[in-house]
Amino acid sequence: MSKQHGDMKERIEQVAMELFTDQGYDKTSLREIAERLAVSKAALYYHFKSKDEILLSIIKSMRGAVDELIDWGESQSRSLESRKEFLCRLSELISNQLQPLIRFALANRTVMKSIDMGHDKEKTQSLVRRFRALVCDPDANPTDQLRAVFAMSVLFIGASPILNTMELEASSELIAKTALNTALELISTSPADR
Amino acid sequence: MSKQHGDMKERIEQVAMELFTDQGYDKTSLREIAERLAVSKAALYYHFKSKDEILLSIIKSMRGAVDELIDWGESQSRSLESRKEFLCRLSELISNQLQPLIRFALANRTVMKSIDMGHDKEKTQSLVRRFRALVCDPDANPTDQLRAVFAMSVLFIGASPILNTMELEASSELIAKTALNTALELISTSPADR
DNA sequence: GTCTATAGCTAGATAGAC
DNA sequence: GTCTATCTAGCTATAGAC
Repeated sequence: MSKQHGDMKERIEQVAMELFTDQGYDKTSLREIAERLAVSKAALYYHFKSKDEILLSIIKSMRGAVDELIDWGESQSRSLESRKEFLCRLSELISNQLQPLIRFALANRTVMKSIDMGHDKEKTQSLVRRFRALVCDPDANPTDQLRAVFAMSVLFIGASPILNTMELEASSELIAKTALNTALELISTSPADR
Repeated sequence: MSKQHGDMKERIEQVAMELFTDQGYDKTSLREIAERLAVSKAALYYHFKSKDEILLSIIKSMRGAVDELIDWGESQSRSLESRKEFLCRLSELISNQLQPLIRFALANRTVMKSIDMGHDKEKTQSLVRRFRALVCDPDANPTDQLRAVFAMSVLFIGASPILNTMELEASSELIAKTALNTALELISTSPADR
């Protein structure tokens, strides 16, 4: 009764997330989601009052994971060492949990953008600022700030489907490890050192 | 006669590219494109036989720019020096021409993917392989190959709208310069050196 | 080349029975 | 909670006049 299908609401979110990631939000119809779950379209409307709401619900849980990470980061002291540890932690979290979310976000950039521009404008902005503050000193020179952003980007790219396209002979473990090492290198050294 | 509107076909492509980049392909209707050009929807069908064809035409010109770059790269000899020069050239090309294309491609990832999986499967694959060969030795160890991919990624990220979101106090020139330096650093040094 | 009008379709969403 | 049936809106695409 509770095992074989769990909450229908969760199953909808799960299937929708898969399809949205694979085909994009716009190209995925409610008919398709319903078919996969072997229910009718109308049944979906008992659990969500619109297609948008399914999307928002998915995004909300994504936010949760990111918020937790940021909260953890902000509880730490600020130093190069702690920033490095933050990147390690981020790398781990990406491998273990965030990868599907990254793929989802990449596949639906315009959709995410329009959502952020809607209700969540300030919240997203403050999130970005907090995130940035965790990975580099806000008073650092622009070059070092950029390097820090690139460092993070490398972590995300390591978990993105772009790498799959490249047909590299590297396991996902090696990719994650190399991405992390590269990221650490980028925030540890500055061009001024040379 | 030729100045005030040029080729209608080109104007359609130009407006479509703008809207596709901004809102995504799916969310952009022919009505919207037509309105911006102050013509009727039907007029578009004189120049293109479908919405898809407008997209394909845009992508075709994107391909052109990339092909040229690859052809140039393959005409050079292969060495660390030439790879570094290739990245410089790539960085320049991104700043001068490729930036709109990068934004377009990022905004329409799923659409691009389904096109590539259609007609162009082999062509895209060989393009990826050629590109990869230009930026690192195909016989290099996986770690160094990954670093090379990350190097390129940094160049693209430097030109992506993601950076705008980060509210950095850095001009686009500084961003491009820092991205290039970072990329060069990544392909020049190897973890084995340390 | 561009127009108006409209066909043809599919999507998201709702009503009401069970 | 889930169903069938249906509504409405919007889209791509075409026909035929100008």
